[in-house]
Amino acid sequence: MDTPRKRGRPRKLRPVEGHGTERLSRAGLHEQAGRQLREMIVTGALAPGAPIVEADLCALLGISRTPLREAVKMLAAQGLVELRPNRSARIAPFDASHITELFEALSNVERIAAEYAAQRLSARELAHLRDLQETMEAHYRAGDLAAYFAINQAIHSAILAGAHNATLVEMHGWLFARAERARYFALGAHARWAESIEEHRAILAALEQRQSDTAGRLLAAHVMHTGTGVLARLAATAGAAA
Amino acid sequence: MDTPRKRGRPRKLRPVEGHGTERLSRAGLHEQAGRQLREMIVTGALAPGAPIVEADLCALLGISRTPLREAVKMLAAQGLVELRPNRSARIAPFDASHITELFEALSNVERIAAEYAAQRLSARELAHLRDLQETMEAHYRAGDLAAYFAINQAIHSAILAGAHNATLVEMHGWLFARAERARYFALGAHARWAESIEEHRAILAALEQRQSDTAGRLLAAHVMHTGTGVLARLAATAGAAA
DNA sequence: TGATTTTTTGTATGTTGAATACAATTTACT
DNA sequence: AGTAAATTGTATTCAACATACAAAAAATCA
Repeated sequence: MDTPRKRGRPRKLRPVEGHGTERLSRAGLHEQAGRQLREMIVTGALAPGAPIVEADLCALLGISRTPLREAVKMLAAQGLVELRPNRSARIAPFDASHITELFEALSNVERIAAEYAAQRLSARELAHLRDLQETMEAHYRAGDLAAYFAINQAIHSAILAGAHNATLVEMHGWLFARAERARYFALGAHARWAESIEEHRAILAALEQRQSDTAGRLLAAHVMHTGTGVLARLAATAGAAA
Repeated sequence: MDTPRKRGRPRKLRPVEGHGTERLSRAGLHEQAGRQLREMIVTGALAPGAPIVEADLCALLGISRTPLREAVKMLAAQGLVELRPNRSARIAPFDASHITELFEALSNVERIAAEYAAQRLSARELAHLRDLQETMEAHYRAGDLAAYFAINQAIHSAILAGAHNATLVEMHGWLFARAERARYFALGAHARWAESIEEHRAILAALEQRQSDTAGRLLAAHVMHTGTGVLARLAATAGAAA
Protein backbone atom coordinates (compact mmCIF):
# COMPACT_ATOMS: atom_id res chain seq x y z
CA MET A 1 0.00 0.00 0.00
CA ASP A 2 1.13 3.45 -0.63
CA THR A 3 1.79 5.65 2.32
CA PRO A 4 0.39 9.13 1.97
CA ARG A 5 3.39 10.72 3.52
CA LYS A 6 3.16 14.24 4.63
CA ARG A 7 6.64 15.40 5.19
CA GLY A 8 7.53 18.92 5.83
CA ARG A 9 4.52 21.05 6.24
CA PRO A 10 1.46 19.88 8.14
CA ARG A 11 -1.77 20.80 6.45
CA LYS A 12 -3.32 24.06 7.24
CA LEU A 13 -6.54 22.48 8.30
CA ARG A 14 -6.57 20.67 11.59
CA PRO A 15 -9.76 18.81 10.96
CA VAL A 16 -10.29 15.48 12.60
CA GLU A 17 -8.39 15.73 15.83
CA GLY A 18 -10.95 16.70 18.36
CA HIS A 19 -10.42 13.97 20.87
CA GLY A 20 -9.51 14.71 24.41
CA THR A 21 -6.18 13.02 24.31
CA GLU A 22 -4.87 15.43 21.73
CA ARG A 23 -5.09 18.21 24.21
CA LEU A 24 -2.98 16.39 26.70
CA SER A 25 -0.13 15.51 24.42
CA ARG A 26 -0.23 19.00 23.00
CA ALA A 27 -0.25 20.59 26.43
CA GLY A 28 3.37 20.05 27.29
CA LEU A 29 4.66 17.92 30.11
CA HIS A 30 5.16 20.69 32.63
CA GLU A 31 1.58 21.78 32.12
CA GLN A 32 0.30 18.27 32.71
CA ALA A 33 2.55 17.83 35.70
CA GLY A 34 1.34 21.13 37.07
CA ARG A 35 -2.27 20.06 36.80
CA GLN A 36 -1.64 16.73 38.43
CA LEU A 37 0.37 18.26 41.23
CA ARG A 38 -2.27 20.88 41.88
CA GLU A 39 -4.88 18.17 42.05
CA MET A 40 -2.78 16.23 44.50
CA ILE A 41 -2.17 19.27 46.65
CA VAL A 42 -5.79 20.34 46.64
CA THR A 43 -7.11 16.93 47.51
CA GLY A 44 -4.53 16.47 50.19
CA ALA A 45 -2.74 13.58 48.53
CA LEU A 46 0.29 15.76 49.11
CA ALA A 47 -0.05 16.98 52.67
CA PRO A 48 0.67 20.56 53.71
CA GLY A 49 4.24 21.00 54.83
CA ALA A 50 5.35 17.81 53.14
CA PRO A 51 8.71 18.09 51.40
CA ILE A 52 8.82 17.65 47.64
CA VAL A 53 11.53 15.22 46.68
CA GLU A 54 11.96 15.76 42.99
CA ALA A 55 13.13 12.29 42.10
CA ASP A 56 10.16 10.70 43.84
CA LEU A 57 7.60 12.81 42.07
CA CYS A 58 9.38 12.27 38.77
CA ALA A 59 9.03 8.56 39.22
CA LEU A 60 5.42 8.96 40.26
CA LEU A 61 4.48 11.07 37.27
CA GLY A 62 6.78 9.32 34.87
CA ILE A 63 8.63 12.40 33.72
CA SER A 64 12.12 13.77 34.15
CA ARG A 65 13.18 16.47 36.53
CA THR A 66 13.22 19.34 34.10
CA PRO A 67 9.48 19.63 33.43
CA LEU A 68 8.72 18.74 37.02
CA ARG A 69 10.82 21.59 38.28
CA GLU A 70 9.11 23.99 35.92
CA ALA A 71 5.76 22.86 37.21
CA VAL A 72 6.89 23.29 40.78
CA LYS A 73 8.05 26.82 40.06
CA MET A 74 4.66 27.71 38.65
CA LEU A 75 2.88 26.27 41.64
CA ALA A 76 5.21 28.23 43.88
CA ALA A 77 4.24 31.42 42.11
CA GLN A 78 0.64 30.46 42.76
CA GLY A 79 1.32 30.00 46.42
CA LEU A 80 0.66 26.29 46.60
CA VAL A 81 4.29 25.41 47.07
CA GLU A 82 7.00 27.01 49.14
CA LEU A 83 10.45 27.27 47.61
CA ARG A 84 13.51 27.06 49.82
CA PRO A 85 16.94 27.66 48.31
CA ASN A 86 19.03 24.53 48.20
CA ARG A 87 16.49 22.64 50.19
CA SER A 88 13.51 20.57 49.24
CA ALA A 89 10.52 22.63 48.28
CA ARG A 90 7.52 22.09 50.51
CA ILE A 91 3.82 21.91 49.99
CA ALA A 92 2.57 25.22 51.32
CA PRO A 93 1.66 24.94 54.98
CA PHE A 94 -1.93 25.37 55.87
CA ASP A 95 -3.39 26.01 59.26
CA ALA A 96 -6.38 27.77 60.73
CA SER A 97 -4.86 31.23 60.47
CA HIS A 98 -4.10 30.67 56.80
CA ILE A 99 -7.67 29.65 56.24
CA THR A 100 -8.97 32.73 57.99
CA GLU A 101 -6.77 34.96 55.87
CA LEU A 102 -7.71 33.12 52.74
CA PHE A 103 -11.42 33.47 53.20
CA GLU A 104 -11.09 37.09 54.19
CA ALA A 105 -9.36 37.75 50.89
CA LEU A 106 -11.63 35.53 48.86
CA SER A 107 -14.84 36.92 50.25
CA ASN A 108 -13.72 40.43 49.49
CA VAL A 109 -12.64 39.59 45.97
CA GLU A 110 -16.06 38.13 45.39
CA ARG A 111 -17.61 41.20 46.94
CA ILE A 112 -15.82 43.37 44.44
CA ALA A 113 -16.87 41.13 41.60
CA ALA A 114 -20.48 41.18 42.72
CA GLU A 115 -20.45 44.97 42.91
CA TYR A 116 -19.22 45.29 39.36
CA ALA A 117 -21.42 42.46 38.16
CA ALA A 118 -24.51 44.16 39.50
CA GLN A 119 -23.71 47.09 37.26
CA ARG A 120 -22.44 45.20 34.24
CA LEU A 121 -24.27 41.91 33.89
CA SER A 122 -25.93 41.66 30.49
CA ALA A 123 -29.47 40.41 30.12
CA ARG A 124 -28.14 37.18 28.70
CA GLU A 125 -25.74 36.70 31.59
CA LEU A 126 -28.51 37.35 34.09
CA ALA A 127 -30.69 34.80 32.35
CA HIS A 128 -27.85 32.32 32.54
CA LEU A 129 -27.50 32.94 36.25
CA ARG A 130 -31.21 32.39 36.81
CA ASP A 131 -30.88 29.18 34.85
CA LEU A 132 -28.00 28.00 36.99
CA GLN A 133 -29.89 28.82 40.15
CA GLU A 134 -32.86 26.73 39.04
CA THR A 135 -30.67 23.83 38.07
CA MET A 136 -28.86 24.01 41.37
CA GLU A 137 -32.11 23.92 43.32
CA ALA A 138 -33.21 20.94 41.28
CA HIS A 139 -30.03 19.10 42.15
CA TYR A 140 -30.54 20.08 45.75
CA ARG A 141 -34.01 18.61 45.80
CA ALA A 142 -32.69 15.50 44.08
CA GLY A 143 -29.96 15.24 46.69
CA ASP A 144 -27.25 15.12 44.04
CA LEU A 145 -24.29 16.50 45.94
CA ALA A 146 -21.72 16.37 43.16
CA ALA A 147 -23.94 18.09 40.64
CA TYR A 148 -25.01 20.68 43.18
CA PHE A 149 -21.41 21.39 43.93
CA ALA A 150 -20.46 21.81 40.30
CA ILE A 151 -23.30 24.24 39.68
CA ASN A 152 -22.50 26.14 42.82
CA GLN A 153 -19.02 26.69 41.51
CA ALA A 154 -20.37 27.64 38.12
CA ILE A 155 -22.50 30.33 39.71
CA HIS A 156 -19.57 31.90 41.45
CA SER A 157 -17.61 31.79 38.21
CA ALA A 158 -20.51 33.37 36.36
CA ILE A 159 -20.65 36.24 38.82
CA LEU A 160 -16.93 36.74 38.47
CA ALA A 161 -17.24 36.72 34.71
CA GLY A 162 -20.09 39.19 34.99
CA ALA A 163 -17.71 41.75 36.45
CA HIS A 164 -16.15 41.92 32.99
CA ASN A 165 -12.67 42.18 34.39
CA ALA A 166 -10.24 39.43 33.44
CA THR A 167 -7.72 40.50 36.06
CA LEU A 168 -10.30 40.01 38.76
CA VAL A 169 -11.05 36.57 37.39
CA GLU A 170 -7.36 35.72 37.48
CA MET A 171 -7.07 36.83 41.08
CA HIS A 172 -10.06 34.76 41.99
CA GLY A 173 -8.63 31.68 40.33
CA TRP A 174 -5.44 32.28 42.22
CA LEU A 175 -7.26 32.12 45.56
CA PHE A 176 -9.72 29.50 44.55
CA ALA A 177 -7.31 26.59 44.41
CA ARG A 178 -6.40 27.23 48.01
CA ALA A 179 -10.01 27.52 49.01
CA GLU A 180 -10.69 24.15 47.47
CA ARG A 181 -7.83 22.73 49.44
CA ALA A 182 -9.36 24.12 52.59
CA ARG A 183 -12.65 22.50 51.72
CA TYR A 184 -11.00 19.16 51.22
CA PHE A 185 -9.37 19.58 54.56
CA ALA A 186 -12.61 20.12 56.31
CA LEU A 187 -14.19 17.14 54.70
CA GLY A 188 -17.92 17.17 54.46
CA ALA A 189 -18.24 20.78 55.47
CA HIS A 190 -21.47 21.02 53.56
CA ALA A 191 -24.26 20.60 55.96
CA ARG A 192 -25.12 24.13 54.90
CA TRP A 193 -27.02 23.16 51.78
CA ALA A 194 -30.28 24.80 52.66
CA GLU A 195 -28.83 28.06 53.91
CA SER A 196 -26.49 28.20 50.95
CA ILE A 197 -29.36 27.88 48.51
CA GLU A 198 -31.21 30.68 50.24
CA GLU A 199 -28.20 32.95 50.24
CA HIS A 200 -27.64 32.35 46.57
CA ARG A 201 -31.23 33.26 45.88
CA ALA A 202 -30.86 36.54 47.74
CA ILE A 203 -27.66 37.36 45.91
CA LEU A 204 -29.28 36.68 42.56
CA ALA A 205 -32.16 38.96 43.51
CA ALA A 206 -29.78 41.77 44.39
CA LEU A 207 -27.95 41.34 41.11
CA GLU A 208 -31.19 41.42 39.17
CA GLN A 209 -32.12 44.66 40.84
CA ARG A 210 -28.69 46.12 40.19
CA GLN A 211 -28.08 46.73 43.88
CA SER A 212 -24.34 46.49 43.84
CA ASP A 213 -23.65 47.20 47.49
CA THR A 214 -26.20 44.67 48.63
CA ALA A 215 -25.03 42.05 46.19
CA GLY A 216 -21.45 42.53 47.28
CA ARG A 217 -22.28 42.40 50.95
CA LEU A 218 -24.39 39.28 50.59
CA LEU A 219 -21.86 37.43 48.51
CA ALA A 220 -19.02 38.32 50.86
CA ALA A 221 -21.07 37.11 53.80
CA HIS A 222 -21.92 33.93 51.95
CA VAL A 223 -18.27 33.17 51.26
CA MET A 224 -17.33 33.99 54.82
CA HIS A 225 -19.99 31.59 56.03
CA THR A 226 -18.42 28.75 54.11
CA GLY A 227 -15.07 29.86 55.49
CA THR A 228 -16.18 29.74 59.08
CA GLY A 229 -17.90 26.45 58.32
CA VAL A 230 -14.62 25.05 57.11
CA LEU A 231 -12.88 26.35 60.19
CA ALA A 232 -15.45 24.85 62.51
CA ARG A 233 -15.23 21.50 60.81
CA LEU A 234 -11.47 21.66 60.95
CA ALA A 235 -11.49 22.37 64.66
CA ALA A 236 -13.95 19.54 65.19
CA THR A 237 -11.92 17.09 63.12
CA ALA A 238 -9.22 17.76 65.68
CA GLY A 239 -5.55 18.33 64.99
CA ALA A 240 -4.87 20.73 62.17
CA ALA A 241 -1.93 20.04 59.92
CA ALA A 242 1.06 22.30 59.94
CA MET B 1 31.99 36.94 19.35
CA ASP B 2 32.67 33.33 20.03
CA THR B 3 31.95 32.31 23.52
CA PRO B 4 34.69 30.58 25.41
CA ARG B 5 33.73 27.00 26.12
CA LYS B 6 32.02 26.64 29.39
CA ARG B 7 31.69 23.06 30.41
CA GLY B 8 30.52 21.81 33.69
CA ARG B 9 30.28 24.75 35.98
CA PRO B 10 32.46 27.53 34.67
CA ARG B 11 31.33 30.21 36.99
CA LYS B 12 32.76 30.24 40.43
CA LEU B 13 29.90 31.80 42.28
CA ARG B 14 31.68 31.58 45.53
CA PRO B 15 34.45 34.11 45.29
CA VAL B 16 34.96 36.36 48.24
CA GLU B 17 32.44 39.02 47.38
CA GLY B 18 32.10 40.51 50.77
CA HIS B 19 29.69 39.33 53.35
CA GLY B 20 26.43 40.91 52.32
CA THR B 21 26.47 39.61 48.78
CA GLU B 22 26.62 36.02 49.90
CA ARG B 23 22.90 36.07 50.38
CA LEU B 24 22.27 37.10 46.82
CA SER B 25 24.41 34.46 45.22
CA ARG B 26 22.75 31.94 47.42
CA ALA B 27 19.40 32.93 46.00
CA GLY B 28 19.71 30.63 43.03
CA LEU B 29 20.06 31.60 39.42
CA HIS B 30 16.43 31.21 38.54
CA GLU B 31 15.53 33.60 41.32
CA GLN B 32 18.04 36.16 40.15
CA ALA B 33 16.98 35.71 36.54
CA GLY B 34 13.38 36.17 37.59
CA ARG B 35 14.16 39.42 39.33
CA GLN B 36 16.13 40.76 36.40
CA LEU B 37 13.48 39.76 33.91
CA ARG B 38 10.77 41.35 36.00
CA GLU B 39 12.79 44.52 36.17
CA MET B 40 13.23 44.52 32.41
CA ILE B 41 9.57 43.90 31.79
CA VAL B 42 8.44 46.53 34.26
CA THR B 43 10.75 49.19 32.94
CA GLY B 44 9.84 48.38 29.38
CA ALA B 45 13.30 47.15 28.38
CA LEU B 46 11.34 44.13 27.19
CA ALA B 47 8.40 45.55 25.31
CA PRO B 48 4.87 44.18 25.66
CA GLY B 49 4.13 41.54 23.07
CA ALA B 50 7.80 40.98 22.33
CA PRO B 51 8.74 37.33 21.86
CA ILE B 52 11.13 35.76 24.34
CA VAL B 53 13.90 33.91 22.56
CA GLU B 54 15.42 31.80 25.25
CA ALA B 55 18.90 31.63 23.80
CA ASP B 56 19.11 35.39 23.48
CA LEU B 57 18.11 36.03 27.05
CA CYS B 58 20.48 33.34 28.24
CA ALA B 59 23.33 35.11 26.55
CA LEU B 60 22.18 38.42 27.95
CA LEU B 61 21.97 37.17 31.53
CA GLY B 62 24.93 34.84 31.26
CA ILE B 63 23.07 31.73 32.38
CA SER B 64 21.92 28.55 30.70
CA ARG B 65 18.45 27.75 29.52
CA THR B 66 17.30 25.65 32.44
CA PRO B 67 17.16 28.34 35.13
CA LEU B 68 15.93 30.84 32.59
CA ARG B 69 13.02 28.65 31.68
CA GLU B 70 12.13 28.21 35.33
CA ALA B 71 12.15 31.96 35.77
CA VAL B 72 9.95 32.42 32.73
CA LYS B 73 7.47 29.91 34.08
CA MET B 74 7.23 31.82 37.33
CA LEU B 75 6.70 35.11 35.55
CA ALA B 76 4.04 33.45 33.47
CA ALA B 77 2.23 32.38 36.61
CA GLN B 78 2.45 35.99 37.75
CA GLY B 79 0.89 37.21 34.55
CA LEU B 80 3.88 39.11 33.22
CA VAL B 81 4.61 36.59 30.48
CA GLU B 82 2.34 34.70 28.17
CA LEU B 83 3.21 31.05 27.48
CA ARG B 84 2.38 29.55 24.11
CA PRO B 85 2.90 25.81 23.64
CA ASN B 86 5.78 25.05 21.34
CA ARG B 87 6.16 28.68 20.41
CA SER B 88 8.17 31.50 21.81
CA ALA B 89 6.71 32.90 24.99
CA ARG B 90 5.78 36.55 24.82
CA ILE B 91 5.93 39.46 27.16
CA ALA B 92 2.36 39.94 28.29
CA PRO B 93 0.56 42.43 26.06
CA PHE B 94 -0.52 45.63 27.62
CA ASP B 95 -3.01 48.09 26.31
CA ALA B 96 -5.46 50.62 27.66
CA SER B 97 -8.12 48.05 28.49
CA HIS B 98 -5.61 46.02 30.46
CA ILE B 99 -4.67 49.11 32.42
CA THR B 100 -8.28 49.89 33.18
CA GLU B 101 -8.85 46.38 34.47
CA LEU B 102 -5.66 46.44 36.43
CA PHE B 103 -6.41 49.62 38.31
CA GLU B 104 -9.97 48.52 38.98
CA ALA B 105 -8.61 45.43 40.66
CA LEU B 106 -5.77 47.20 42.41
CA SER B 107 -7.89 50.00 43.78
CA ASN B 108 -10.32 47.53 45.25
CA VAL B 109 -7.63 45.40 46.79
CA GLU B 110 -6.30 48.49 48.48
CA ARG B 111 -9.80 49.41 49.53
CA ILE B 112 -10.13 46.08 51.28
CA ALA B 113 -6.76 46.50 52.91
CA ALA B 114 -7.64 49.98 54.13
CA GLU B 115 -10.90 48.73 55.60
CA TYR B 116 -9.14 46.06 57.60
CA ALA B 117 -6.25 48.35 58.45
CA ALA B 118 -8.59 50.92 59.93
CA GLN B 119 -9.75 48.27 62.34
CA ARG B 120 -6.45 46.57 62.98
CA LEU B 121 -3.62 49.06 62.82
CA SER B 122 -1.65 49.05 66.04
CA ALA B 123 -0.61 52.27 67.71
CA ARG B 124 2.93 51.66 66.61
CA GLU B 125 1.88 51.09 63.02
CA LEU B 126 -0.19 54.23 63.05
CA ALA B 127 2.74 56.19 64.37
CA HIS B 128 4.89 54.76 61.62
CA LEU B 129 2.34 55.86 59.03
CA ARG B 130 2.27 59.38 60.44
CA ASP B 131 6.02 59.37 60.27
CA LEU B 132 6.02 58.31 56.67
CA GLN B 133 3.49 60.96 55.80
CA GLU B 134 5.63 63.67 57.33
CA THR B 135 8.73 62.45 55.55
CA MET B 136 6.87 62.31 52.28
CA GLU B 137 5.67 65.87 52.65
CA ALA B 138 9.22 66.95 53.41
CA HIS B 139 10.46 65.31 50.24
CA TYR B 140 7.62 66.95 48.39
CA ARG B 141 8.59 70.39 49.64
CA ALA B 142 12.22 69.63 48.77
CA GLY B 143 11.17 68.57 45.28
CA ASP B 144 12.87 65.21 45.64
CA LEU B 145 10.84 63.06 43.24
CA ALA B 146 12.66 59.79 43.76
CA ALA B 147 12.49 59.95 47.53
CA TYR B 148 8.87 61.06 47.42
CA PHE B 149 8.08 58.11 45.22
CA ALA B 150 9.80 55.62 47.46
CA ILE B 151 7.96 56.86 50.52
CA ASN B 152 4.69 56.90 48.65
CA GLN B 153 5.16 53.25 47.92
CA ALA B 154 6.17 52.57 51.49
CA ILE B 155 2.92 54.10 52.70
CA HIS B 156 0.84 51.87 50.50
CA SER B 157 2.83 48.88 51.70
CA ALA B 158 2.36 49.95 55.29
CA ILE B 159 -1.39 50.14 54.85
CA LEU B 160 -1.40 46.70 53.27
CA ALA B 161 0.67 45.36 56.12
CA GLY B 162 -1.72 47.00 58.55
CA ALA B 163 -4.51 44.77 57.33
CA HIS B 164 -2.65 41.90 59.00
CA ASN B 165 -3.41 39.53 56.20
CA ALA B 166 -0.47 38.04 54.34
CA THR B 167 -2.67 36.71 51.55
CA LEU B 168 -3.89 40.19 50.83
CA VAL B 169 -0.31 41.40 50.74
CA GLU B 170 0.56 38.67 48.28
CA MET B 171 -2.32 39.60 46.03
CA HIS B 172 -1.28 43.19 46.14
CA GLY B 173 2.27 42.36 45.17
CA TRP B 174 0.93 40.29 42.32
CA LEU B 175 -0.88 43.29 40.89
CA PHE B 176 1.72 45.82 41.82
CA ALA B 177 4.37 44.73 39.35
CA ARG B 178 1.92 45.32 36.54
CA ALA B 179 0.91 48.66 37.94
CA GLU B 180 4.53 49.71 37.96
CA ARG B 181 4.82 48.65 34.35
CA ALA B 182 1.84 50.82 33.53
CA ARG B 183 3.47 53.75 35.28
CA TYR B 184 6.65 53.29 33.30
CA PHE B 185 4.58 53.24 30.18
CA ALA B 186 2.99 56.52 30.95
CA LEU B 187 6.26 58.15 31.72
CA GLY B 188 6.13 61.16 33.95
CA ALA B 189 2.52 60.67 34.92
CA HIS B 190 3.13 62.51 38.16
CA ALA B 191 1.90 65.99 37.82
CA ARG B 192 -0.44 64.99 40.60
CA TRP B 193 1.96 65.58 43.45
CA ALA B 194 -0.07 68.12 45.32
CA GLU B 195 -3.38 66.30 45.06
CA SER B 196 -1.73 63.04 45.92
CA ILE B 197 -0.31 64.48 49.13
CA GLU B 198 -3.70 65.80 50.12
CA GLU B 199 -5.39 62.49 49.42
CA HIS B 200 -2.84 60.65 51.51
CA ARG B 201 -3.44 63.05 54.35
CA ALA B 202 -7.17 62.40 54.23
CA ILE B 203 -6.63 58.66 54.13
CA LEU B 204 -4.36 58.80 57.13
CA ALA B 205 -6.94 60.82 59.02
CA ALA B 206 -9.61 58.24 58.29
CA LEU B 207 -7.34 55.44 59.43
CA GLU B 208 -6.54 57.27 62.65
CA GLN B 209 -10.21 57.65 63.37
CA ARG B 210 -10.85 53.99 62.57
CA GLN B 211 -13.35 54.89 59.88
CA SER B 212 -12.91 51.83 57.74
CA ASP B 213 -15.46 52.60 55.05
CA THR B 214 -14.15 56.09 54.55
CA ALA B 215 -10.54 54.97 54.51
CA GLY B 216 -11.33 52.28 51.97
CA ARG B 217 -13.29 54.61 49.75
CA LEU B 218 -10.63 57.30 49.83
CA LEU B 219 -7.78 54.93 49.12
CA ALA B 220 -9.64 53.28 46.26
CA ALA B 221 -10.37 56.66 44.75
CA HIS B 222 -6.76 57.66 45.17
CA VAL B 223 -5.52 54.60 43.32
CA MET B 224 -8.11 55.06 40.62
CA HIS B 225 -6.90 58.62 40.18
CA THR B 226 -3.41 57.49 39.47
CA GLY B 227 -4.87 54.90 37.12
CA THR B 228 -6.80 57.42 35.10
CA GLY B 229 -3.75 59.64 35.16
CA VAL B 230 -1.71 56.86 33.63
CA LEU B 231 -4.38 56.27 31.02
CA ALA B 232 -4.54 59.93 30.10
CA ARG B 233 -0.81 60.17 29.81
CA LEU B 234 -0.78 57.05 27.71
CA ALA B 235 -3.40 58.42 25.33
CA ALA B 236 -1.49 61.67 25.09
CA THR B 237 1.81 59.93 24.41
CA ALA B 238 0.04 58.57 21.35
CA GLY B 239 0.11 55.02 20.01
CA ALA B 240 -0.12 52.42 22.70
CA ALA B 241 1.83 49.24 22.27
CA ALA B 242 0.05 46.00 21.64
C1' DT C 1 -1.12 27.63 -26.59
C1' DG C 2 1.89 30.44 -23.66
C1' DA C 3 2.49 33.30 -19.77
C1' DT C 4 1.27 34.46 -15.16
C1' DT C 5 -0.74 33.83 -10.91
C1' DT C 6 -2.12 30.82 -7.29
C1' DT C 7 -1.84 26.83 -4.75
C1' DT C 8 0.45 23.02 -3.17
C1' DT C 9 4.63 20.38 -1.96
C1' DG C 10 9.49 19.78 -0.32
C1' DT C 11 13.38 21.20 2.33
C1' DA C 12 16.02 23.84 5.51
C1' DT C 13 16.54 26.28 9.69
C1' DG C 14 15.64 27.88 14.07
C1' DT C 15 13.38 27.31 18.54
C1' DT C 16 11.24 24.98 22.11
C1' DG C 17 10.64 20.43 24.90
C1' DA C 18 12.66 16.97 27.68
C1' DA C 19 16.35 14.02 29.48
C1' DT C 20 20.78 13.20 31.18
C1' DA C 21 25.29 14.28 33.29
C1' DC C 22 27.81 16.48 36.61
C1' DA C 23 28.97 19.93 40.34
C1' DA C 24 27.75 21.77 44.85
C1' DT C 25 25.30 21.82 48.82
C1' DT C 26 22.72 19.97 52.54
C1' DT C 27 21.52 16.15 55.55
C1' DA C 28 22.28 11.80 57.90
C1' DC C 29 25.24 8.77 60.21
C1' DT C 30 28.86 7.29 62.94
C1' DA D 1 33.25 16.67 64.56
C1' DG D 2 34.13 14.18 60.07
C1' DT D 3 32.69 11.47 56.39
C1' DA D 4 29.24 9.41 53.27
C1' DA D 5 24.77 9.54 51.12
C1' DA D 6 21.09 11.95 49.38
C1' DT D 7 19.21 15.96 46.98
C1' DT D 8 19.14 20.12 44.69
C1' DG D 9 21.21 23.46 41.04
C1' DT D 10 22.98 24.11 36.46
C1' DA D 11 24.78 22.95 31.96
C1' DT D 12 24.61 20.33 27.96
C1' DT D 13 22.63 17.21 24.61
C1' DC D 14 19.29 15.35 21.60
C1' DA D 15 14.69 15.11 19.70
C1' DA D 16 10.17 17.18 18.34
C1' DC D 17 7.77 20.76 16.54
C1' DA D 18 6.80 24.92 13.97
C1' DT D 19 7.85 28.30 10.70
C1' DA D 20 10.01 30.29 6.60
C1' DC D 21 11.54 29.79 2.20
C1' DA D 22 12.04 27.77 -2.28
C1' DA D 23 10.47 24.83 -5.86
C1' DA D 24 7.00 22.52 -8.43
C1' DA D 25 2.39 21.73 -9.93
C1' DA D 26 -2.10 23.34 -11.05
C1' DA D 27 -5.32 26.77 -12.41
C1' DT D 28 -6.50 31.12 -14.74
C1' DC D 29 -6.36 34.46 -18.31
C1' DA D 30 -4.68 36.68 -22.68
